[in-house]
Amino acid sequence: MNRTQTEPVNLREKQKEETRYRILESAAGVFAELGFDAASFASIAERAEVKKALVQYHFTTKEELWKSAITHTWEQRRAALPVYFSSIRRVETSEDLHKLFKAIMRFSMDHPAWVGIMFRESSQPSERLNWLVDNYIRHDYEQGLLFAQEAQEQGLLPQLPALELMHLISGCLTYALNVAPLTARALGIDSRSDEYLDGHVNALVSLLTGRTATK
Amino acid sequence: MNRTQTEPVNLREKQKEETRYRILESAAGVFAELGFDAASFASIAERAEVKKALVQYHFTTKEELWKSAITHTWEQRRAALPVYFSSIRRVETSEDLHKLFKAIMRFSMDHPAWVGIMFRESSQPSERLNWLVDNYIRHDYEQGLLFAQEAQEQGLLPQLPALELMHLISGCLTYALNVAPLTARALGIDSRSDEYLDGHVNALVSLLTGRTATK
DNA sequence: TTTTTCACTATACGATCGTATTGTGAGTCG
DNA sequence: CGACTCACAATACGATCGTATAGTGAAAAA
Repeated sequence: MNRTQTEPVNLREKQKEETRYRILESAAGVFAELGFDAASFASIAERAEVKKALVQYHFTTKEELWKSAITHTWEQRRAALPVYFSSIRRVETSEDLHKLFKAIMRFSMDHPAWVGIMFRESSQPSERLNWLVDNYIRHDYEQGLLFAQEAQEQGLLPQLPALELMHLISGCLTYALNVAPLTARALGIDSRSDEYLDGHVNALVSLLTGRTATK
Repeated sequence: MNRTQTEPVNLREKQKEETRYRILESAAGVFAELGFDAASFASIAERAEVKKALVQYHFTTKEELWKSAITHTWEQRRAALPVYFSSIRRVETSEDLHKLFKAIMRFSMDHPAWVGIMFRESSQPSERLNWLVDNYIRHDYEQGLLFAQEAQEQGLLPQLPALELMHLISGCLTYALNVAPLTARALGIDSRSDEYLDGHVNALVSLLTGRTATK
């Protein structure tokens, strides 16, 4: 795993790290599912299978627990992304685009906490959102814009304003996943299934490149 | 206004209706901004400028208040939509598409409660979501699919599976609005401004029709 | 082996949550 | 006009919220 810079040597510190890890995993999930206000120390402690007071011992306030959970989640993201993108050397063809988009969607499916927190926080202005943007999201935004511009210069993506292009792509990629429970209830369709995911990315790529995507 | 089928004659009933209206407006807003769990009778009462006990007098439980707020919101939507779509007789050209999409986005901007409730509820399975889908959303979904298919038969929209097409369009239309506070913080761009909205719809239409949209 | 540390627990605080009960006074109606 | 209705207010209930504090006992340090 190697979750920290310096591996703990003590038995005590080892246990401590493990406990903190379990709590952070739980917190990220609960914050993502319920949002900051509706999440509680009690629910987070219950999911982590620890006492509520223990959560407060490690992370004094709810604010601090939230920030720690965010840091934990983005840390995991940073560590996990290469796995998903390992098969993509460079994005040069529409096939590469397909691979990239599918990797992004698969990552989002496998890390619901990341997407959930993003979505819950980003729709309402707040001090938490400011912190989140300043510390993590702005960097992601700028990288996304950079990628879009590069792909445009290669003629891979249409000549639209890069920000709008990124918004369009981000919207397309995340919308279906976010309203998956809705779609399941309304139409009985599992929009998180592999077939749907494939078709969805195909549709997006064919729109962006202006031709029918290959399988 | 004529909000009810039978206009109240009494002074008492008139006042009652007005009070309920104010509470429902407030409730829809708070539910949309905070979600069901984080919203409280106290916060809803405060925004409506009435006593908390009065809210519970009119809508006994939180569940009932939520359902009433939903009904109220969708009722308003049903009443308001024709205003936004009045200038659109039929969707035949890409220009019509542009008008339609912009009308949808403008409506979403003017009725944040509707979008907010949709988004907050649709990302997590729940009994509330089931109720919402069964009573209101499924119908909207089916209408959206119908529109997409018709537009496809006219050659206005690309030949993709209708559901995916609708997901793509819905995602594109709503994403930018939903993460507006994020974009504002990250890049200092107001993605709710009229210029941005116009450009965004232009981008989407040009993608869908495969050509640069006219201004 | 003795002392010290500290991860973890037990318990309690005031505030607020959703809900329930009782009172009251202005508007309605016979 | 007088009896009655009911929109609205006052208040309280137990549960849970985030937070604080005083232990406890096993691991670490001496």
